[in-house]
Order: sequence, then C-alpha cells, then structure tokens
Amino acid sequence: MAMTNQQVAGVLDEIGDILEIQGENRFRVVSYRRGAESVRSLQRDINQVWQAGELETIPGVGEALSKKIDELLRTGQLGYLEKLHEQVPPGVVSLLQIPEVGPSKARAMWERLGITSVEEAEEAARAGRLHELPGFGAKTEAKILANIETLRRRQKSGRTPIGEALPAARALLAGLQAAAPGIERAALAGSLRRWRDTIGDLDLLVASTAPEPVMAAFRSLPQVAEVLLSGPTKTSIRLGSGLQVDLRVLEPARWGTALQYFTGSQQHNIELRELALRQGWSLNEYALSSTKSGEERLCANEEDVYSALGLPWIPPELREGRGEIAAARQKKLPALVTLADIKGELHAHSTYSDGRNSLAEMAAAARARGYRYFAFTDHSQSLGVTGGMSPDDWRAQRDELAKVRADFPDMLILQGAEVEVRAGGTLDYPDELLAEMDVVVAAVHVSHRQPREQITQRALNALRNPHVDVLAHPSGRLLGRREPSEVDLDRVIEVAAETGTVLEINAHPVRLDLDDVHARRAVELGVPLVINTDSHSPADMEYLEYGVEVARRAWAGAGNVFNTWEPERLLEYLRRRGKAQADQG
DNA sequence: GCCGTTTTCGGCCCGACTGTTTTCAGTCG
Repeated sequence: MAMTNQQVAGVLDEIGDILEIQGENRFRVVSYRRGAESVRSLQRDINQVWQAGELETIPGVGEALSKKIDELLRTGQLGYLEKLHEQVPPGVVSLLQIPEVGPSKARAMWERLGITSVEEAEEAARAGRLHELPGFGAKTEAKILANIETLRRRQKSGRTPIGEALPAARALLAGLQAAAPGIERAALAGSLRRWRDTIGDLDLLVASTAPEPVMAAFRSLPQVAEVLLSGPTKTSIRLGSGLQVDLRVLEPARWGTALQYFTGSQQHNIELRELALRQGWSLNEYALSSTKSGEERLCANEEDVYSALGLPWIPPELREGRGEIAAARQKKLPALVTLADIKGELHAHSTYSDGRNSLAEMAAAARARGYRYFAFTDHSQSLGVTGGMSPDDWRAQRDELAKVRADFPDMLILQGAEVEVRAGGTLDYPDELLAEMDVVVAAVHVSHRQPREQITQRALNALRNPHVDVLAHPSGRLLGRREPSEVDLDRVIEVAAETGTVLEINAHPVRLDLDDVHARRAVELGVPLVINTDSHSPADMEYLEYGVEVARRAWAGAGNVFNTWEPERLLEYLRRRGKAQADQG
C-alpha cells in the first residue's frame, strides 16, 4: 500500500517531535518540520517524485531526509523511527497535543512520573501530582486539566471550514469597530486572509494609537466565551464554538509590517526575514531595522515592506512558502484570476432535479450578475435522492428552455446534465443522449469509499468518454464532514491533460474541490479549470468568490480558467471536442 | 539537518504573554 504525502509528512513531523523531546539541536528539529511541511504542500505525489529520483529537489529535503523517505516508500517502515520509539514511547509525543504542553513539559511528565498518554496526564493532574514537577506550579496543573478538555472539544470539531470562519470573523471585526473608539484601520489577517480552505484560529489586526480601550472592547464582545490571555498589544479569546481569536493592536504608522507579519504564513515570513537579513535588514511586525545602524524604517502599507526588499507585492493567497518569494524576485509572479474575470457558470441546478428555483428564476439571477453564459446541469436519473432526470425529463427541460432563452437574448443558455458516474464505472445516460447536450458534467456521488484503483478508474472512465466536458468536484470531500475519496488525483490530472477535459473547482465552501494544491498541479500541466458554484438557488451564486480564491491559491491566471473565456471561444472548445469525438467514430 | 547574490562551513526569523522564576524558560504563532 503506497504512502500518501500526508503520511510521509506525518512521519517526519513525529521524528521532529521526538527529537525535540529528547532535547536535540533545535535546528535539526526545525529541519524535520520544514521537510514535513514541504512534503505536505507538494503538488505532486511523493511516490512519483521518488520514482523519478528527485526527492532532493524538494525544498528542505537533503541527503538525510531523502534517504529516510526512500526507506519509508520502499518498505513502508523506517528503522530510525523505530529506534527513536525505543527511546521515547509514542504516547509521550501525544502529550504535545495538549495546548501549552511543549517538549519540555512532556519530557518532565514522562521522565518523572512515567506518563505516556493524555489520559494518564489527566489522572496525574486530578491527583495533584503535576504541580510538584520542576517548572510546573498550581496554575500550570489547573491549566493542563482545562486544556485537556479543550483538546477533546477540538478533536471533535477540528479545523473550521472557511465558509463558517469567514462570516464569524467579519461579524467580530464589525462588532469591534462599532464598540471600540479610535480604530484607524482594521483587517482580518492570518490564514483567513490567505483564504486557506480551513482555519485554525481567527486573526484580527487593528491600527490605533490607544490600544487599551480596543482590548477592553474586544474582551467584552458578546461572542466571547473565555479570555485566554490579554496584554497591551495582544489579546486572545475563545468563542462559544471553541474557535480561538487573536487580536493585535499596533500604531498606524507600522500597519504595513504588522499586516505583513500577521498574515503569514509562518514559512513565508521566515523566508522573507531571511531575505531581509541578507540585505542588511531585520524584519519584525514593527519595522525594518538596519542590522548595522539599528535605524528603523517604518512601513505604513504592505507594498512598502515588499518594495523595500526589492520585491513586488505578493498576494496573500500565494504566501505559503511554495516558491512565491523566488518567483517574486525573478518578477515571475502570475497575474492571478479575479472575480471580475468570471463570465459564466457551467454547473447549476433547477427544480428539474434538486434545485429550489425554476429555470427562469435561475437565469434571471445569472443575468443580474452580468453573466454571458449559464448552463443548467441537473442531476441524472440514477441519483434518486435528488430527483434526477430521466431522458424524457431532460427533453421536457429542453423544450422549456427554448422558451426561457427568448427572454435572455444577451445571455447564452446552455443545457447539459450532471451525469452520475455509477459505481460500476459507466455513465448514467447513453452516449446518444450525451451527444445532444451542450455541456456534460460528470460526477461521482455514490460509493465514495471504493478502493483507490476502483474509484480512480471510475474517474478515468469519465475523462475518457469523449462526450464528457467537465469532471465535477473530483475528490468528493466535504470539509468537516467527509474525507476525500481515495481517488488518485495526480493520475486524474494527467489524464485530463491528455483528453482535454476541464476539471472543476467547486466553489461551494463545504467542497472547494479541487483543492488549491491539486488545482496548481492542473495549472502546471495546462489543464483548464472551471470555477462553478453548483448553485441550487440564486443565493448560492455568491459562493463564487470562494472558488476564485482557490484558483488564486493555485497560481491560476484568467487564461487557466475556462469560464473566463469569451462565449465564442468557450463554445468553440466544446464543439471541437464534439467534432473530435465524431472523427474518432 | 539544510543551505548559499558575502558562505561547502557556520550560520539558521522574531516577538508576546504567562508562570515560576529572582532574570528567564516555555509555549505559541
């Protein structure tokens, strides 16, 4: 059974954890963490990179890590890790999951009290045995007990999907601005500003010359369940939902460095600060400071920070330490697709299946958004729960659409279907019917848990059917609810590059599928992406921004996104595929 | 353990807050 990038990264992280508990050189520890993060965000399957003998081209992976990854992928095991496990039991590493328990406290609990699990730590805290350890006290003991509760809550909820986090953050910021005096600027920062698909905690940034009243107002917001810590420049609270929110307040004149610092990612900031050092600057959230004279250079805007280092401003969506600083230095940052570039939708539903609105209502909503084209793709027949269309239903819809089109002369209205790729791998309509459609969107909704070979083969069958134009939500994940299927997305993307099939970025904030990492691979291989909201009502069309942001995180320009194309070019592409099909016979 | 527009050796981002400390270590981001 091949290991995934996530699993390899997990092993490297575990080595880093154990070495840190052992008190190893911290730079060695950081090397394992860096390697893990790099493997985790790799846009290719690590097995492919390994087979090509290119492990050492991964940033942060040198001779030692590549040898360990090689052993891991060859044998599924790692002798070095087994040796480490003999020295430090795996249960000790699990103690690090408790908030505010780091390597030092974990080691003390293990060496002095023989604690090797969160449960044993809880027992010891209740029995009052922790506070006698060196570096511990009564408060630490009580906190550990409370934090174990927090851990259990968090393990249930996990990271928060951005579709929940963003509205909550916007409400908090608006509430703070209404309640606190003297706020000159305010922004959401952190992974939210970078539009990561899930959010660990919320980061708010405020510019004010009088921080204390801002902090006081923040602590008193109605959403606050618990104040975790509060100082003159930083306050952290927890919401009733369990989500943690950090607020930083800084002087307006330092807004640029503050926003840059607080947006992250951590890896991006490390690389940027290393670059600054090479140019004689120390960079922190307050200023750039000359390493020679100590003289400060203040940046009121983020652009100033980057330009002082000889760089163009880097969009937050790219700041993941995935090569964006090198690209910026070479002036090779892509011109990212924007919301305004989108000219239409190719995946939407009506009352002909599980949509909530009529054809005319949906078309009117699309026109109100200024769309040049709009495709109805209701579910196919086998998807009973959605009221999927029989071939006769589809023809009835075609007749109704002929009338609806007359009311929208300036918008191209297409008719297709979201055709189920059945568990056996065949499509839900005969080819003759598919051939009549303007656009065919194939999708997997049932038997998600098939083994890798089988579910991958289903996707490939769809891609290789000459009538299929788009593969929808390829991984099938539902954030916070369902893991992605085992489908081999690298293979899917490669085959899509051969067949010319368009891959969807589903913009519904629960899906965001393709994700940013795989979408970037698609961009690299020249596979066109389509950003679809999969709307079941006019309100769903508002989700478009989430999908555009995934594409931006994937380094996609407008040219990479199918539904930024002019209607004529889009139709030409769809027809040429149809013609190629006819030629194939 | 990784890496190089000063380096193949000698560095490695930077600061806030808390608790248990008599001046700082630990943890977090």
